[in-house]
Amino acid sequence: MKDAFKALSDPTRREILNLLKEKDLTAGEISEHFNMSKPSISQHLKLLKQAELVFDNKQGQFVYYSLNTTVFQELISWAMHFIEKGGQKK
Amino acid sequence: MKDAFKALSDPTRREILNLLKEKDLTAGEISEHFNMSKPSISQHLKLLKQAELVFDNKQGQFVYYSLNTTVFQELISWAMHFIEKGGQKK
DNA sequence: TAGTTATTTAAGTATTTAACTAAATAATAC
DNA sequence: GTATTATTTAGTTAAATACTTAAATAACTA
Repeated sequence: MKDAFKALSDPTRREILNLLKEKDLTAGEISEHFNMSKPSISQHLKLLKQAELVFDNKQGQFVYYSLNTTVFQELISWAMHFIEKGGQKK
Repeated sequence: MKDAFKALSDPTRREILNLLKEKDLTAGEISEHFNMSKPSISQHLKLLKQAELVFDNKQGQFVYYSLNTTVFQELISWAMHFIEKGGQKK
């Protein structure tokens, strides 16, 4: 989760997640959506992978990226604790 | 939401939110939980407030901080889109 | 009034982050 | 084999971040 919060703090990485919500994409396809060099996108993808927000899957010379939803579920549980509990007010 | 993601990326700020989950606290009480100067905590509180993750409420010479749950709810909705939808796989 | 306490603001510094270009790796095609 | 394409790694730099101490602000107390 620690890495996920860091990963989610960058707007480019959040936009990559939005793209992957629609369908799986290669690193190259992802980079086409941004005015940014491929190495920069590759670095963002690396961080998203480290945070377990995406999977990567090499198919020949292409690397397909897809969403890994488990951390999103953890994030929901985490946020729920702040609204549901609402311990006794003093 | 943009500011919230940034605010949540720091472990100290997440720990502050955990403290406030239990009960409302003054800036001074919050700073006692950390090996960090009061100005540093004050700065973190400022960012949490800008991100609308906390409210502040001056009572005499003390400033009480409390959770603002609205952004947590937005965060849950945001995360839900990544798991629930799961558009058609190609 | 002056003195104390609670908190924030200002200014400076060290670390981290996000970008770039150039080079390396790996798979495909000829 | 060489050439081409897809992607990552390495090295560099500029900007953002997180901390510090010192000073400012504001409220309370004697």
